[in-house]
This record gives sequence, structure tokens and C-alpha cells, in this order.
Amino acid sequence: MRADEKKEKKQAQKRIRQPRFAFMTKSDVDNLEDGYRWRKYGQKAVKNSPFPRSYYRCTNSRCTVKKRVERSSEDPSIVITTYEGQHCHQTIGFPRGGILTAHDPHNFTSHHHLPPPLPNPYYYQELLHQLHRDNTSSPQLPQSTTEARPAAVSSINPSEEGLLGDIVPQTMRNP
DNA sequence: CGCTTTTGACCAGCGC
DNA sequence: GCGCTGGTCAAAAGCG
Repeated sequence: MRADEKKEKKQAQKRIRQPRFAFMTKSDVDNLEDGYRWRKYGQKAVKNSPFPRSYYRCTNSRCTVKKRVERSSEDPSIVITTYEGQHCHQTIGFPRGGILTAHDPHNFTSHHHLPPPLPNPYYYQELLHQLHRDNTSSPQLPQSTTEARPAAVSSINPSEEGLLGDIVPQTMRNP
């Protein structure tokens, strides 16, 4: 049982590299609503960071998308969100009902204390869109595991482009 | 009632 | 050969 499942993971990890998108967002809460529902399935502390890392998984039908949230080692106010995989379903199950327009930070502040310096919770979607249209050459990202994030952290620019420093257009291409 | 969350333990791969 | 880390799973409890 476990072996089978582990095997699957092994294959995915050993055979093909899953597309990874790392986002650096300045926020105090890790529960950034990006339009999807995430279920926390584990938490472990990494050696490179004094803070533990949180593992989230999409609670959708067959969405095998995984999301890992980690705090900056030197900037606890910075949250590094890494998305793994691609969503095969639209942004559904949103209690707010405002998926098209996310220009209203009021919506998010209504539930939690979200700081204003937040660019766009739905940025993930935009990024995915960009990734989709720009998947020609695949420049191997130097990202090793939890390191290789120098300039990014150094410059906490509110510029979305700045956050866009990690893209792996491996073209997983869903069926 | 359903869903979510939390912790512990286990395993696998890799390095030296 | 051994150790280490990272990652995931499992179960249980609590809450709305």
C-alpha cells in the first residue's frame, strides 16, 4: 500500500521533475487565498530556516497540486509560497464569489488581517497564464532545494516582476 | 456531521 | 556503511 504510493512519488521525483513555482510575498498570514482550497498535511522544520515549513495539498477532486509555504529565514515577514503541479479545475468553491476581480483588498481583509502591501492573491493564476504562453526553452532553474534565493530576498520590491524569479516551464501538459 | 487541523513516525534518496 | 534531511502518510481531536 504505502510502497505503491511511495513508488508513485519516487517515480515522479526520480523520473520527471514537476514544475515548481516559487513566490515571495510579504505577508503575515500563510493562508493566502489564491482561489483554491488547501488542506495542511504536514509541517516540518528545515535546517536552513529557524521556522518550520508547512505543506498544503489541494482538496479538490483529483487536483494533485501541492503547495509548500515557508517563511524567510531573515525576514519572517516574507513568506515563500511554492506551488507544485498544475490545477486541472477552475477556481471554484470560493465563498466570496469574486474570482474575476481581485482588486478589492477589502474582500480579503474581511476575513483575516491581510496587510496592504500584498500584490495580488490571484497572482498565481496570472503567473500560470504567463508560464503557459511562455514555455519555449526550459532554462533549468538553479534552485537546489531550499537555497539559491539570493537577490530575491535581498530586494523586497513591491514589483510583481521581482517576485517572478522562479519559473520552471517543464511543460507538464495535462491531458 | 463534516471538515479541518495537529503531531509522530516512517521511508527514501543522497552524501561523505 | 552510516547518517542526515526532507517529504509524506496516518490517526486523532476540535471546531463551525
